[in-house]
This record gives sequence, structure tokens and C-alpha cells, in this order.
Amino acid sequence: MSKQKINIKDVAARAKVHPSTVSRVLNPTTRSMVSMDVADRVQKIADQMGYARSSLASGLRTGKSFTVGVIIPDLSNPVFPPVVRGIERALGAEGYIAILADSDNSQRSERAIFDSLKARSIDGLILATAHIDDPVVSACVAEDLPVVLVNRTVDAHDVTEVINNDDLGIELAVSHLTELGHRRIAFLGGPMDTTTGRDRRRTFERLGREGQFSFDPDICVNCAAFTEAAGHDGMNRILRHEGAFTAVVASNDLLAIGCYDALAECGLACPDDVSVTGFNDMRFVDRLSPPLTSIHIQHDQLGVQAANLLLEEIRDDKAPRKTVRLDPELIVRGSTAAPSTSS
Amino acid sequence: MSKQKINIKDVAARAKVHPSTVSRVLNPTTRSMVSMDVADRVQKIADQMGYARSSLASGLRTGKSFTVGVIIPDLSNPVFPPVVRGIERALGAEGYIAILADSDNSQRSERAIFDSLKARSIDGLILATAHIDDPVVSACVAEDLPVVLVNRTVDAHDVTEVINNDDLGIELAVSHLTELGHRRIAFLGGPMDTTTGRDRRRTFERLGREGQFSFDPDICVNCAAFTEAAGHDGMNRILRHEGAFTAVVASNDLLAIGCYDALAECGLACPDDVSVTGFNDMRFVDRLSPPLTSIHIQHDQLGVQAANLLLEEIRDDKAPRKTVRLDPELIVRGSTAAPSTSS
DNA sequence: TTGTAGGCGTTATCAC
DNA sequence: GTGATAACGCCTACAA
Repeated sequence: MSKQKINIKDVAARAKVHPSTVSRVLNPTTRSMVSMDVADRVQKIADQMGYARSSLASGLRTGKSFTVGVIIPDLSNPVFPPVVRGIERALGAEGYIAILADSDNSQRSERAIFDSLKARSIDGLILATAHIDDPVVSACVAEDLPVVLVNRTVDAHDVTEVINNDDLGIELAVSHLTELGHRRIAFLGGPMDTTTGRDRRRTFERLGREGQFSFDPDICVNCAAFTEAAGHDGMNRILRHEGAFTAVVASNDLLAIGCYDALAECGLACPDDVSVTGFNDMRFVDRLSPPLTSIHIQHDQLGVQAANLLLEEIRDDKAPRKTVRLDPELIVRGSTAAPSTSS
Repeated sequence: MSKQKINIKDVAARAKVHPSTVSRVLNPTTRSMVSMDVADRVQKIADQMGYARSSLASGLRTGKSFTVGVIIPDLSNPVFPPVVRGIERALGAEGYIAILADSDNSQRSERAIFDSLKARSIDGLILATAHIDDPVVSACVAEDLPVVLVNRTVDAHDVTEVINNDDLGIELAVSHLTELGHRRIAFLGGPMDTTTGRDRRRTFERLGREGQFSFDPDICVNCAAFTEAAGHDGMNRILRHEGAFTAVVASNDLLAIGCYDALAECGLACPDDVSVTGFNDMRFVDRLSPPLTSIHIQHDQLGVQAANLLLEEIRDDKAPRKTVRLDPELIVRGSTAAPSTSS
């Protein structure tokens, strides 16, 4: 049975060489130090015996664990699974694995997770949880732990990040609506302590001030979280105002879904009475009724590039911090239409 | 700076005690062996210095890593994220963490992932990927690695499993339809190499033979995968047959969505022409058009219980293998209605 | 090219 | 109750 864990010494004994020789053979970097015939023989025996290096022991010795932490704010938000898959695929290709943790949108548990990850001597960290002012990010920087932010970023530090071009995203949404003829546009924003929440709102305001439509702060709300419930709530706040509007830009698809609910409760039809745009183009929004016009972000690439940049930094201390900004795309579906002339 | 990792020796030096004493203090199990005052002092100093035990070193010495592997067939299938969250929550509460891997529905990569996990000396494994005959499960059993299957199971081994009561699920779907008056019911099944695929079909057939409706193998197909595309394809195969039917039982929500597409392409309306039931009640199926009648399974509990049973087995070699079968619930929505009298 | 020896940080075991 | 010692499995100067 392979029940019994076999180690480098066992292999050495069978191959009649010293354990260090076996170590050298099994290590791509040092393999060239050993003669071809011995190397082949050792390799064959190791395979036969089903030897597998203990990453604990080798990690202890070398200080590298080939393990990366990944913290996600909410795995049940369909934006993240594809990002996670991208991360895993890219890491796996290089022999790294991911410890995944869900912070449940709580900064406190993010911190706790971070501490627990540190104790496991991870080689690096990918954070999808960044807040504008984020102690975990600061800690990584202070401790020189390689870290890459994905989707969201922070203000303070020079940290590698792979984010969506949110300016472009909001521009696409707004110009789509203005081209349809909308002039009074409401905004359903996200939490202002995240860059995605804040920056999408900023861009929206800027476009308003630039005259692309008539900006009215009364119909621009910030939601407490990127959830359907928060979107529902936020939309109700907008509806309470007098300000007429013919369209809503939601800064996230879940908010848009909450918006759908609030509109329906008021007897407003989408897109006949109000057009709605989402953001992220998460899975299944094409099957809502009406199918949601949204801003498609490159979920997969977000993950893949984050992982690859992290590996670069792990391998090279001095690798410069980078910012990758991926361009999104407007996907027009049934939730947007020209404003009805009657309104 | 805490940049410099501090270890048990550093703490010992500062506290003027032997490293083993520090180890004893920091270890809940052995803390009682040391006098209260020394324990307190050491603890305080350790906290001050920001000491964090190296889980690598301690794992190497003790043979326990407090790490569990989790293999998921497809994280982008919305059934799994809540299961994963349940797993993580339960593991985290006990100081364990999860290495998550997505096998991409491929048995080959499942095997590769398994090997890579083994090398990381995980304490146990949770598999959501089980096939009826699964070499990875066999390997776990052979090597005495604690393993828990979730959602799907295997035939051959006596392995702890946390699964949905699929018999009940199909019964709920079928009796809902027969109560509505349906007599000719089609079946859109999953891959026959998974227990979920096979057993749901078996139950469906049994109910047919028992006379609950008229069973017709021509309108019962097995899909190659639990995906929309496979469901679409499968439904087309059903539609090609002469056999008239007024309802479809899909053995998974993604298949049901594919079914929606195929029906729409044929100009058949749901539920007016054909009623459809899904299975899993994954997130957002309540927002499809029409909202999908589905079998709600306890996603979260599936994960939580799997994690807890795994912890039991990790802690006690001799813990008996258990089977937990969670009862699902029928959620009636807009995709089912009485058959139209015209058909 | 291969062997030797020491240590990564922790803890089990023995001795005091 | 505390200290000393060895070992978990691996890697890497250094020596031969």
C-alpha cells in the first residue's frame, strides 16, 4: 500500500545513493548537477515508489510554500467565481495552489483571515476585498508580502492591481443612454468605501457636469453594499424624490436587480418607463426579464492576470508594481430603450 | 517592523524560559502543564512580539496541517459557491482552512489536483466531484485519507457522504406535475457517471412504472454534462421524437435553462405549452422568465455538514462512516401549470 | 559528480 | 513544572 508515506531517504536507500542526491534529482534547478544515468535511475525509482515531496518540509527549509491566499468578499456574488477560476488556473499552471477564503463582506473577518493566512506562510496574497483605506493591504506592504489587488484597489499604496477600467464602463453606459435620448438619469451607486463604488460614481458625476445629461444629486444614491437588497432599498430612495428620470445607471448587476424589484413594486415597467443598465455582466443577467443591458468586464482575465503578476512579484522581490486596467464592453440587451415620449 | 518573522526561540529568550515551555504555553492542550504565572508572562510576551506559530514547522512535526482540500467540478455552476461558503465557515470555526480547486469537470485534472493536494499533506478532502466509479475516492480509501463526499457519491466504497435526498426531490417534482394534471412527462437527465445523474433518472423511471404517469423512454434523455448547452442539446433530442409531452422534469437547473432555450426555438411556450421543473434551486432561477419551479436543496448545510463530518474523521480515525441525506423542498414558480386542454 | 553536516521552527519524549 | 534533546523531511553550503 502507498498508505505508508515514503520519503527522500527511502528512495535514496533503494537507489543506493545519498538523500541529497535524490533531492538534487527531484529538483529541476539542481538536476543538472547530477550525472544523467544516476538521475534517470533515481527518477525512475522515485516514480515507482510513488514518492511525493513533502511541501511542508521543503517549504520549511526554503521559505517558499507555493501557496497563495485569495480573499473574496462574497463568493455568492456571481462576479467572483470566474475570477477565482482564472486565478486557480494560472496558479496551478505554475505549481501553486490557492487557499480560498470568503470574508463575507466584513473587514473584521478579512483581518482574521489575513492573520490565519500569514501563519501558513503563504508566498503571496490576492485580494478582491480592497477597501479604499485597507489595513490588510497596508500590512502586506509593511511586511513586504507580495500582494495583488483584483477588481478593487486602494488609494494609499503603490500596489500591483488588476482592475476594470471603470471610467470607460460608466462612459459606455451613459453614452448608450444619452444616445437613446435619455437626459434625466438616476444613479444607483455602491459602497463609497470601495474604489469601484466611489470611482463609478465620480465618473457619473463628471459626465453629468460635462453636460452629457442633466445631473441631479437627488436621484443619485449610494447603496450600502453590492447586493440586491441594498439596490432595492437605494432605488426606493430615488423613487421617493420628485425628480423625474427615464433611466438608471446601476454600478453593479446585483444593484440593478434590486432596482428591477423596486420599479416593479411601483408599477414602473422596464424599459418602457425606465431604462436600466447594470455593471459587470455577471452570469445569467442575459436571462432576467428584461435581459439586462450591462457592462461586460473581463472576469477571467482579471483572475489570470492577477495571478500572473503575483507570481512575478513572488519570484522577483524587485519587480516593479504594476497596474493593469482591462477595458470593459457594453452589452446591449432589453433593459434599455428610448425614453417613452409620454414621460 | 514585523517584517522580521519572529519564532518561538525569540519569545523564549525574551521570557527567559526554554523554547519548549513557550511551545507548551502556546498550545491549548499542553498549557496546563505549565505554571499559571509563567504561562501568563509568556503569553503576554508572545502577543507583544506578534508571534505567530509557523504552521509549516508545526505541521511537519505533528503530521497535521489543519488544511483541507476541496475539489469542485465547476465553480461557475451557482450550486457550488454556497456549498463552498458553508464548508469554509465550518472549517474556519475550527481553525482549519480550505485549499480550493476547480476540476473543470475533468476527471483527469481531478486526479492531478489530488496528487498536488496529497503532497501538501492535507488532513482531509472534501469532494464535490465524485463519479460513480471514482479513482480519487478509491485512492483516499486506500490511503486512509479522511474524505467526505458532498452532493454526489460513489457506489463502491463505504465513505462518509452528505447528499441531497434525490429520490424525494424527483418525487416532489413528479407529483407536483401529476397533480397539475400532466400525464406525459419528459425527462432531461444528467451524466450517467454521476450518482445525481443516474439516481434522479432511476427514480423518475420508477415513478413512471408505478403508474404515476406514462413513462416513455423516447422522451427521456441523458445529457452529457450539467450545463445549459447540454440541456439545450438534450431537449432538442427530445423534441425530435413524435412522443407528445406536456411537461419536462430536468434533473438540474442549468439543464432546465437549456431546455427553456430549446423550447423557445421551437416556438413552444412555457408553461402554456410545456411545464418545466428544475433541480437545485440555484440562485437567480426565481428571476428567469418564467421563474423556474425547482427542487430546493440545502446548499449551505451540504457544505457545513460535510466539513463537520470531515473534522470528526480527522480527529478520530475510528469514527464510523456516515451518510447524511438532506431533504429538499419543492419551490413552485411560474414554469409549471396545468396542461393546456388543447394539447 | 557525489557525500557530509547542519538547520528551517516546532513539538514529543525524556530527564531533572 | 521546566529544561534538554532529538526528530519531522527537506535543502544547501561545503568538503571530498
